[in-house]
Amino acid sequence: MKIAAWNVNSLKVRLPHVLDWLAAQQPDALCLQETKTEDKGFPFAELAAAGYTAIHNGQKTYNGVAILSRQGMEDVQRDIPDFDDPQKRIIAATVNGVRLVCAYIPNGSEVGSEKYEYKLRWLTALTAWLKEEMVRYPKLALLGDYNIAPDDRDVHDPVAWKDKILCSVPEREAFQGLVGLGLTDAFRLFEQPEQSFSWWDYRAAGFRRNLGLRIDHILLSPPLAQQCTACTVDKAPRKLERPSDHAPVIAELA
DNA sequence: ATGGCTTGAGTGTCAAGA
Repeated sequence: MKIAAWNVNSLKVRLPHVLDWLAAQQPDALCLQETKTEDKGFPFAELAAAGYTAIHNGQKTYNGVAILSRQGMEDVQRDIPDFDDPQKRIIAATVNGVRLVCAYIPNGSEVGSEKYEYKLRWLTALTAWLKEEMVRYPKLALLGDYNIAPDDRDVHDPVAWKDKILCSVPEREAFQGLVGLGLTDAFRLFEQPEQSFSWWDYRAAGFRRNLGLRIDHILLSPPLAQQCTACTVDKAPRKLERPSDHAPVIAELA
């Protein structure tokens, strides 16, 4: 089973890239973040024509998450239960016995800001919820844009980014809180090239100079980590005209 | 240099991203 996560930064703009990528990679499931649309603007028909059913938790302008799957999806859940949040950042479903949790974790804007406090609160709620979900669904994958670079290896310039947003100690501790549930960063199960990233700033030729961060992740529960045979970042779509600033992350499960 | 691009909103120019 091949699963993937991609922050597309507007599905309306990126639909051609997504359709091309689905045809090229043939994932069983793809988790999208930042669809930036309501259901009425979501391309259900185009995706169905490509062989994918879709579920969506969207809103106007910001956020929005979706799961695309070749197989049927069961027990669809939107949002973190009992966490009051108007922002559409979570959708989950079971595919082929695997619980897929698609997450767009808040950016946080700036350390110490109101949005940063929201990010940390949101991560606390996510972690508490997933602790229960892992009991109900032993085969669980948390895929998406975490907006956290877990380690200095995941940062092109760790000195410049030290204690900055996406790299601060409380954010990294929250990431380790997810690891503490028994989840494993699939990417680090394997040898990887130095300076592997999943996001590059549009500005200042960030991609060409590989000034990036690894902030998009696939975390796997123990049975899935056992089954994982590969995890990669596919930089190809980032090289296209009018790309998303994020590249897809892919995990293969035996 | 708190810049640089890109998107959505909406028709001015700003919020938000990371």
